[in-house]
Amino acid sequence: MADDLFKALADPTRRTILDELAEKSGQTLFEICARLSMKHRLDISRQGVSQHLAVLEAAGLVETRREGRYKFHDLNAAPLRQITERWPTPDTPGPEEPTP
Amino acid sequence: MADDLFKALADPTRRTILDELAEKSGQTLFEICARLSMKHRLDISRQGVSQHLAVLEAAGLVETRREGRYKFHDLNAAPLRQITERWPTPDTPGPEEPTP
DNA sequence: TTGATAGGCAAGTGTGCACTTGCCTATTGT
DNA sequence: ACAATAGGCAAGTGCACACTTGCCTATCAA
Repeated sequence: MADDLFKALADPTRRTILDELAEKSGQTLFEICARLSMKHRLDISRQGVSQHLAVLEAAGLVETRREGRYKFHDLNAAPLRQITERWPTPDTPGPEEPTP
Repeated sequence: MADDLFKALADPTRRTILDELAEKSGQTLFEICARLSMKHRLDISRQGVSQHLAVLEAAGLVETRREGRYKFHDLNAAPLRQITERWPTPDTPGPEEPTP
């Protein structure tokens, strides 16, 4: 469960994908491929990116919706909260209520 | 840099070590070994644990202090904040001031 | 229908890394 | 001094995983 989350975050390419989805929501696979190649000089095959997206989706960090032949990808950063909840710091609130 | 952080979190045994240090601060290598074995049924060699601690220390998640022949390990969860700062959610504050 | 676009499935390869084993150094107690 | 304890270094092994290649399906435009 949390296993998938940390595994997904372990790869630098996947983290870059999260960055891209944070910047522009609802991108397709090809769009992500293009941006990785252009902006980040990452020459990775389309299938490589597809597999990364599958891992991110398994972790709950990416959600997808199909429309016709397009598949749009959206970032969901919510699962990340369980990290700071598991190991709280003096300043980070542990479980519940960030701003009452 | 952030690379080390995510790599450190990627391993389940390392996350368990963080849990243990969160529960009891200032443990020695042998103490951690014992607790992993007893509480978590993890039979891992002492050297294995030592290598894990090195990775955690490289990530800034564990800080150490030497006293005589003992080396005490302390958890430092602060680096984890850069995760939720990098991909903020509606409820998690992004950069700066958690509770002024 | 044909061709182009968007995506998926499956098998193969190479490398990073978790883990072990064996030996070595340093501090403490008797 | 010696033995016991706490830890470190270095080389070897095996497996998980990132990435590619090749082929297949589905939707859209001409």
